Amino acid sequence: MPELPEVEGVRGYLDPLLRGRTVTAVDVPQPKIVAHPSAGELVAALTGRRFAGVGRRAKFLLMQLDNGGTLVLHLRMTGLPLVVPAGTPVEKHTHLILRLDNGSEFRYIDPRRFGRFWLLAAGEEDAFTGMAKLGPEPLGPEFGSAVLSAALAGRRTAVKACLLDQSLVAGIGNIYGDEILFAAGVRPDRPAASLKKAEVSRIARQTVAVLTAAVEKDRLTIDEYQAQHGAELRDAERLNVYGREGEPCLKCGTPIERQTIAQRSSYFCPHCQH
DNA sequence: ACTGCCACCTGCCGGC
DNA sequence: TGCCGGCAGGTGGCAG
Repeated sequence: MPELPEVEGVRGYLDPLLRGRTVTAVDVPQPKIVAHPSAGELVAALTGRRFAGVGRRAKFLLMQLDNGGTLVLHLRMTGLPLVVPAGTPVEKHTHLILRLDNGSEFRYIDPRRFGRFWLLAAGEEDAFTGMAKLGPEPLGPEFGSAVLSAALAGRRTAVKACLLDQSLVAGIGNIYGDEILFAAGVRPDRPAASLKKAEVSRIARQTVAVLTAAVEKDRLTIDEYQAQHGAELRDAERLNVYGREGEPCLKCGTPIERQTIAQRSSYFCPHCQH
């Protein structure tokens, strides 16, 4: 489900609920979701640890521990972390439970089981997870036109595919890729190397603008997150182009088209995007 | 090295 | 009502 803005929303939800809490017991009904180390080792190493806070790198959640270690979580398509009072009925597809010292429980629900946990010791941060290969944070200080231009240089692939490549820029997914290109007025199927300097510059600027606005709107209170059960983190109403095939473009009225790029659906306006 | 394609899973929706 | 194909916001691995 989530791209950078939604993961940031989850981070904001989890941080106050986990910070300072000690793990009193761990249950992993679906060991497969633990990528490293083994589920058994994770249980042993996590029990008794206290959470120092929750951070984020691209689409990875970083649950920091008091011993310098990190419980890393990637939600992939359908992962949903919740913190609920112990005794709350356990939902279908609950794959990992952390009992906490204040009587609440962290629960990880994931119907498709694509999501993964890694428990990393201090100094082990980038091993195993793939985080070492990530490009810059689009909302970080390094990102800008120059960085994007260098990332796209010499690539014949569609610019949309490049935006989805986490090693070039980290955190953009299929929906925001389309939204960014719509805002920038660039067709998703344009070969990356064919883009003019001004076009790259518009994409860089809109990457920041679109993601920043989305992060703001995805900032939910604990009650909102809990009430919606996390199910509708993103409000489809505010998407300008994604999923709107056949509907009139919000800028010019031309029907939005859909095309498959990099095995994913891409939506764009054939009139506004060049 | 790049690029394209499949696998990993379940649920949901629309068409017949 | 029920079955079936197609689709889903992500990524790792593999083959060419």
